Amino acid sequence: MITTCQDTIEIEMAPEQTPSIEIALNAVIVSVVDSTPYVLTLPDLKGRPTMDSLPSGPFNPLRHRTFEIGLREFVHAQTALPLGYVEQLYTFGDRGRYTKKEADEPHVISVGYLALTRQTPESQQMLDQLGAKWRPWYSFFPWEDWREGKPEILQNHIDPLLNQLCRDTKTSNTGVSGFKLKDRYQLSFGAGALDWDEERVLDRYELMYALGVVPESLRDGRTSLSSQDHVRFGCGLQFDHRRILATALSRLRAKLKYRPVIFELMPDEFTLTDLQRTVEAISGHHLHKQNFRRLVEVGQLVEPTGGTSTATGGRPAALYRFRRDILKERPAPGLRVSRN
Amino acid sequence: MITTCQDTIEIEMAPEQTPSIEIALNAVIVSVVDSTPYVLTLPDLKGRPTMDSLPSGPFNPLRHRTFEIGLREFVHAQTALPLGYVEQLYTFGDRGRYTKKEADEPHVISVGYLALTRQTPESQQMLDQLGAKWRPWYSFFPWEDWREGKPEILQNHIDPLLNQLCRDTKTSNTGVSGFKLKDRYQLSFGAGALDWDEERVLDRYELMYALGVVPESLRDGRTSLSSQDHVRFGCGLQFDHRRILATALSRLRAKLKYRPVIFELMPDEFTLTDLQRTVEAISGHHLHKQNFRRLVEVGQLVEPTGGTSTATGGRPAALYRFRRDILKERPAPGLRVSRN
DNA sequence: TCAAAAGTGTTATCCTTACACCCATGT
DNA sequence: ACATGGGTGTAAGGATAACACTTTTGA
Repeated sequence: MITTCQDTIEIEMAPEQTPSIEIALNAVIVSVVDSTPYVLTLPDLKGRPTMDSLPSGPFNPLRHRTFEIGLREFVHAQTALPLGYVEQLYTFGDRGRYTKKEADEPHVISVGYLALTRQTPESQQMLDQLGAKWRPWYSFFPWEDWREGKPEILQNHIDPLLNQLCRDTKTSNTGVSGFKLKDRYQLSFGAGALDWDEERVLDRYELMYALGVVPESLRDGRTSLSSQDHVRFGCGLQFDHRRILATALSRLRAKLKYRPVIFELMPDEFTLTDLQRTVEAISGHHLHKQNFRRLVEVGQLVEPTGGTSTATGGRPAALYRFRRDILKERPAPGLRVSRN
Repeated sequence: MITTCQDTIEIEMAPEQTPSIEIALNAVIVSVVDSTPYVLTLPDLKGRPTMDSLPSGPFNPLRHRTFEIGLREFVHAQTALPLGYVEQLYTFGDRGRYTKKEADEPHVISVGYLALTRQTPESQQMLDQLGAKWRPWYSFFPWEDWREGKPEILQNHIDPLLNQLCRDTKTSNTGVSGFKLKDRYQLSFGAGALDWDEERVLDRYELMYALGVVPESLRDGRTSLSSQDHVRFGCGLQFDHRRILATALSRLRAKLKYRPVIFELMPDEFTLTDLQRTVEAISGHHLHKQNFRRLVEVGQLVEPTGGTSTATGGRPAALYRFRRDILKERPAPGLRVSRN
């Protein structure tokens, strides 16, 4: 039995020509204010509107033992935001996708992170100084917000365009492993007999990217498959940052349902309606009030503070706080709840 | 409004002293034969028993556009295995953990991938030549296989040891964010009033690593918190490969329940009992036969081939095949099913 | 005829969904 | 008094979990 396998690997690692590699840690920093989810962005230096970026920092293994430590440090240094929950999303090896590079330019690997936080007056000052902005998450994905019913942009622009591309023989075979464009479209956008699945944010974005109808497609040098080149959906971002943003929304929408992460986005005290509005803001659709409340109750996720809030004009609402101990008592449930 | 932020970042990326960085793609290649899950390992060059490794290859962005393409190519070149389903697991920035390095040694980032496949006679030849071996997954995590009831190693060795460490004041505060050792132990191992959660494979491994009771802890220079230094649970692997293996098992156990990935591990034709045994092999516990069958049926995951199999000695079993079209028809369910 | 494994029918229970209604406050 | 939002009880339907039983083969 010959065991040359490892040799081969080890030898290949050194001498083969490789570009230098850098790790970029990218943070999708999320907060929710008044039922609107926001993500933190930094301005493009040249002021190009679709070239803003996510907070991003290089990973230096000499300074930080792990990615997460490095991420927390540069976010803290840049924004002074109190990061609570942090989770790795995905690592993209093709950050610039098909963008051509200079020969000596390092290759950048994107490690995406999701971080949940709250906006505070103190951090706001710092952010203003930097030009950092909280931008509505749905400004990047206007088709993802179904709280007021099916979004207009889907109904009037995306659906007709994609339907046309499905019929078009030139594009209808755009797919992977036996899936035609029509299959991908129906699965990710819930067309045909299927329902809209709010978790397929990334699938939808990737399909639109592949079809050349988002700004990034052109920038990366893809030929647009659409005859309507002017159709560009949602605000673009630098590099692959909108792809990371889509990954984050997919993941957060899924996670909500089985882990109590929503409380990372809530203030210390909140009403049950606040809580519901925040879940709705992330998941992108309305929830059933009574069922939502019962789920929170049986899950023992919250406890009353005793106080009440009269902010909304009607009957005062009881205030609650998150029962942190639930995490020690049992595998804490999330808030999977019926739509309305 | 001053917008120096991006400058700061961009400037930092170049001049600060950084070690050169390499990307290692690591594949957890899984197959199941006769109700035993196997993972493919490569032998240590020096024959040290706990220093075998996962198939691993460097990522060279000049040769491969994406991680997955690179991974598929080196796995194909090394093993000739027909990889079907492939999924990124996690990226670890601290591959060697606390291992000390030479100053000029490159820093290696581990990108873990899960790949599901089948053993074939052709690929077996190639694997034998390389010295690659299919090793039972549970030889690395003997406490994870509950098919024959609570594993002996848990009952007689791990539980007593961890209970003792929980009582010990020196170690009982080992934890993160307000979690004492006892909390972590109870949550991950299902001690106390909690149930065993088969998905918490990584939590369990990480806890044991932190407590210094797996071989990797010592190798990485951690001081063992256990007074019984001789206690070493499960076979070790090179670098952080067992951590990647634990991540893979966690992920696969979770994924089984909501996506029909189990069929990637099945031959083209199989009996329903085969299918159930395979799910049990991965999830690590017995399933309820009738409920399993009904779930498969209502999910329309399989269709009869018409043939039967008489391999087992009793009544011949009907053969089925996976209905691939289910993937196009609706969000295909997995096999979440009641334990038995 | 019996062992071994395949395959089916049925019920009790819990969870999900949905409906409708009452309560406390400000104006 | 009435508008506004907060808060609750309960019944129908469906999914799940568990029960026991019949069928078909080989030895």
